[in-house]
Amino acid sequence: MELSKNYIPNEVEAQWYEHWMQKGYFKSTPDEREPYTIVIPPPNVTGVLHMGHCLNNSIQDILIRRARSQGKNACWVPGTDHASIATEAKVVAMLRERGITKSSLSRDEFLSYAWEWKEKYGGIILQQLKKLGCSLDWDRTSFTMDPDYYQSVIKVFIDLHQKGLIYRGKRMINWDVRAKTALSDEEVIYKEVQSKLYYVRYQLADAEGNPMPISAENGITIATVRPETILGDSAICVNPTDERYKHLHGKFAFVPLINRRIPIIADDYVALDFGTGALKVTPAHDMNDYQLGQKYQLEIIDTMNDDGTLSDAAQLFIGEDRMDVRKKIIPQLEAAGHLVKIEEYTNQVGFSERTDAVVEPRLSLQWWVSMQKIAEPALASVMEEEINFHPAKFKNLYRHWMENIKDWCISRQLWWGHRIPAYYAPDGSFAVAASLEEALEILKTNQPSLTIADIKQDEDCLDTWFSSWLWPFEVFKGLSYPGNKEVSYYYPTNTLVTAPEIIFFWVARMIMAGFEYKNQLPFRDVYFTGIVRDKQGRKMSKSLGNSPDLLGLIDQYGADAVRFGIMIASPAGNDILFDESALEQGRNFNNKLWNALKLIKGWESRVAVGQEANKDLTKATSNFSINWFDHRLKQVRAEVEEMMQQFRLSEALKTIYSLIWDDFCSWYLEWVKPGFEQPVDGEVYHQTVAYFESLMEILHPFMPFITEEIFHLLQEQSEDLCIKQASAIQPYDTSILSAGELLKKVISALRDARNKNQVKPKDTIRLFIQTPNQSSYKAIENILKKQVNAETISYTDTSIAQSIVVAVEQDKFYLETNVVLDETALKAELLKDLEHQQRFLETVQKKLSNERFVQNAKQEVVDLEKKKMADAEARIRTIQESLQHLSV
RNA sequence: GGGAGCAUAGCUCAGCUGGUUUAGAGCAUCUGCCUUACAAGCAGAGGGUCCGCGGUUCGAACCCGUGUGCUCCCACCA
Repeated sequence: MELSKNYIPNEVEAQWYEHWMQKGYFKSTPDEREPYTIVIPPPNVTGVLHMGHCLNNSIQDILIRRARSQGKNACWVPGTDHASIATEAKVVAMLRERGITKSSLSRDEFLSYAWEWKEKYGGIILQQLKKLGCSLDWDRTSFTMDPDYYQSVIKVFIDLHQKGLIYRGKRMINWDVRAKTALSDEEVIYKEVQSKLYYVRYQLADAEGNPMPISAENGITIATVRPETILGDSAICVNPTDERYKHLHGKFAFVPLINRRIPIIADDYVALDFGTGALKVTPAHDMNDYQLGQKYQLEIIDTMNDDGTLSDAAQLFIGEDRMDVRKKIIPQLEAAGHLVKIEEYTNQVGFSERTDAVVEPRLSLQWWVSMQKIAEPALASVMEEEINFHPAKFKNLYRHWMENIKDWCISRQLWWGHRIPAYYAPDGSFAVAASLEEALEILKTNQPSLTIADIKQDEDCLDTWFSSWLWPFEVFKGLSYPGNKEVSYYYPTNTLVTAPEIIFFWVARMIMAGFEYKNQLPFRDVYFTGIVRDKQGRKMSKSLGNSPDLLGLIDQYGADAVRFGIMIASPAGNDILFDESALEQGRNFNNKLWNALKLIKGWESRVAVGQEANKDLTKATSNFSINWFDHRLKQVRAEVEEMMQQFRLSEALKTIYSLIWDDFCSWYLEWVKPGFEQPVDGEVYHQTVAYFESLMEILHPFMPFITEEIFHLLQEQSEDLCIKQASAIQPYDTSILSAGELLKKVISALRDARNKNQVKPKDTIRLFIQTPNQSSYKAIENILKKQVNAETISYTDTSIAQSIVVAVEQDKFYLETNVVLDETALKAELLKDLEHQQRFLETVQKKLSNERFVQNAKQEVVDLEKKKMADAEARIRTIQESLQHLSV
């Protein structure tokens, strides 16, 4: 069979994915094996695959494929999140393009459009994961609004309400004026913004309680960045110790333009040194002002509608957007003599995570979850390391948040999502129940005359995270069918792979839900990925246009190369700077593997047995190489095993990469490779194929497609690599490994000497070795000969004149060539080396002459220093001898 | 304002229990090679004030203190 010049991933990848699917390798059902379970962090149903998903899912696939090869029952559950606010925003935008406004639709009409959208686009991201090679059990695909899942969310709401952990309350919340919904604190992103600080003078009241004519003496000046909220002011507050305002305590001022009379109060909340030291208090539109309002029983004047326009209560600018009013009110204030000055000011402003609208603090009636109690076991499980975070630094962050946890606002004024199961009677009383009928029964106990027609369900939906916190058990229907076989087997899951950004949104809450509803942690390990950034370290975003087209990259480089590129430099918790050159490296690696395959396939027809095989390579040479690589493989297997257990995935991949490229291709294959069209020793051939298979097995979790392809091209296989069970970890012999290392070192040193003396690659040398252990070189003579292009190798007791001298450890090597040596250059080189060695020797001698070192240091350390000294002395002698031989 | 983390080659990062030939890898750079697996390659090489300062120790990239600079999280003064 003719193999192509380069590896071409596209067709190969699609074919293997199809094959694995047909064979059902990714399917999992409970059995007697130990389970290994991962639930995917469900991407938004409207999402498309981006770099973050690529990293996240590559990691999960690596873990799952590895578990599968280790005899575990690997189960990776796919699915999507309904993402209420994000999806609703997309559907609204889609409808707008078709000329339909949300407000013109009924709830049911809107929802049918939304479902239509979901059916059409909802699966895209899952299809894209297949291209990446993700071995998910597709039969288990879940959605947070599946009927059973929906019912479980409602069940949890009712249960928490019955336990007194869910309540309805009027509070100051973050209001998204674009989506017209409440947001939780976590959904608000604070950004630094260049604002203006307006100084506005309010008139004071005279003895009769009427406004005095406006002037500096008859006024009190406040500073604000939101002058439009002036219309909702209920008081002015100063610090009680502030001498400037002591005479005004208990007096009154007037709201500019509308002349509403408001009291001047004193509270030490107000800072003396900010602005003018006088604060306008607007209880309906500021978190802190609300607190003050409560404390002093101030009037709450809500001057804003749900869309951010001013309400009737504002008296002026009714129906105009608050941002427009901010601009328009200034000239009016100025005209009336209220404006004192305007300063440039930098402050933090909250924006909606989903719609990017400026968030307005607003007083409203919402549903809340009381968090303190359910947070306790969740905090303990992480602190006591029942659940392990990787990297562990995120424990601190988690603890801080959990110890200061606030109640969770779970109602959203949206239609797409789980509708709050609260039902209201006309008098405002309500019941929380699974259905209208059940709610009616409850309400009837107090109001017997009520009928179905009288009661109405809450219009609002639940926060998306109120459903996704059930994900780890509800994908196994752990709440809809408690105690079922699946959830008993798969739960708790093993590893969660997610971004630290959602540690509070999701990770913490899943842990809480796990303890509250399963009495058990949801997963044992949490692997936090970093954020994928561009080369310059910027976050990837649509507006910067620095977000690469992932499917395009997979087309161009192949999925294996993309996985390699993203994994090679991404330790847990570190941001990764994405650079296409890493993908090139991945593609080159594919190609390297492909070429090694071509070499070995070329030997297939030239396998020789018996004497014929011994003509070119001696048995000893083959044995040395085979033996060395055998132990090297065992060593790396053990190292990789340990790294994987510690979730050091990047390092594991680097180790495997170097094992394949350097040890296998550059050293081993070069050592055993027969000459052009020469026969290959049978044992060498069979061992090499076996080694290559082992390498594919170790690499497979990282690069599943090419490894499977090569595995099958190497020889006829009875099974697929995808489900092949990994070889056991075995002990390895370090003396063989160090013999290999010495050989490599000698070869490199000799090649370097050739290079430095301008000996052309084609020019042969005659090599003389001066060593006390001739026998150790006998086995590797042929390797050495080939690797340094020596025509002869002989042993000597004395130095060889007119040769290049190289010292490795305590052995000396003399290279005799037909090339005329440049003795001046040679001498300079030797002198430079001599100086270096002497300096090194000094540091070692200094160390060894320090009595306290010899007394205190461990014996091995002292022995090592002694060996360093002996080696350095030997090298210095060699150099000095060589210098004597020179004629310059 | 509170907290956490980071600083090692041009770039990205390892360096785990303080000692492993005067600090390692990949990428990039330079030199020489189209050597019948591979130029998407091969063989080599150069490149470091381990952020500064002070301390502990026989010994510090690693431990302690301090300064500087970056990053992130939380809270937020209108």
